[in-house]
Amino acid sequence: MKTYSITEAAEHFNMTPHTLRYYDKEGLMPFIERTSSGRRVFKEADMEALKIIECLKSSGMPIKEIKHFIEWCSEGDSTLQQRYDMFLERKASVEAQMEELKKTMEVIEHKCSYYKTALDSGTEDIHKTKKVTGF
Amino acid sequence: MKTYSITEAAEHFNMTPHTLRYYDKEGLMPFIERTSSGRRVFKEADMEALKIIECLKSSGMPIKEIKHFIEWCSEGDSTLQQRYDMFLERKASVEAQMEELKKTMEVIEHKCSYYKTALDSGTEDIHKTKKVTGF
DNA sequence: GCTTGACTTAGAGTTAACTTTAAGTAATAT
DNA sequence: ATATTACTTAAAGTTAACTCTAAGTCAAGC
Repeated sequence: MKTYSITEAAEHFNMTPHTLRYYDKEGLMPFIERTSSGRRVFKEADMEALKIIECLKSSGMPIKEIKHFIEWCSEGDSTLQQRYDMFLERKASVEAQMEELKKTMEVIEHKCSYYKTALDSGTEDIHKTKKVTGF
Repeated sequence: MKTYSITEAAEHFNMTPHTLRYYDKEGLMPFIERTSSGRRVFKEADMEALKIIECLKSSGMPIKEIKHFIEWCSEGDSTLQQRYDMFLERKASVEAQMEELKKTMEVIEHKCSYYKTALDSGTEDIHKTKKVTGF
């Protein structure tokens, strides 16, 4: 079975070995095994767990809460409901973020055309004078 | 013309007066006028500027860069191109964030159905045994 | 006239998520 | 055998964006 060193794992997720050690220290990776000399060995299952950690992180979840999820995972079936609820919450949160970004995008696009018009006429004053063509 | 106290302005944007003073201190609001006793007076134009500041902030722009934009605004037409370019950049950044969120959403939705299935069968093992019905 | 509450300032403190440092061990390359 | 590189730990430092504290001013209500 393929395994990864900390550097390989870090490269795979576009982060530094430092960050992976930090995650481990914060309790996000209690499952990682070590070689006899103490080095971390990342297995496929660990890479899969890292993928979920990354996903939760990009959904805006703080590391301390991700840690709770990891703990639930090692507690087995008794925490299935919590874990399901957590992902439903994440889903709602990401949906809200998407909505927020849409609103932000509307304002930005408005400003893009505002500055396009200003640039074409050479001055921002075009938006104050509201020139009417044809007179 | 309607004006707002710092508390009214803060409420309007769902932040605290502290935060508005912090923005002012960081150079985001060089346009704010004061009463004879030194209190900030927020005019309609200031509220409009705050709306843009909020928009840039939700697009992920750090306060120091927003400050540059504010400086460009007071430099007049000579900075129109920079400001236009900046909003184009913001647009690209928000589009990228939306893409990222979409990918995150896919993983989350997958996990939602994973845990739904597990809950229905009472155990997470259902995903390991890959039970085939009909045999 | 005095209290209350909103405002002012400068500056210190907080929090999250790294990021760096220092000091050391282990495995690999020449 | 030695130099380089990858790894280990504990702990301090960094950064952004607030957030709070202390000490004080000012205007309105009773």
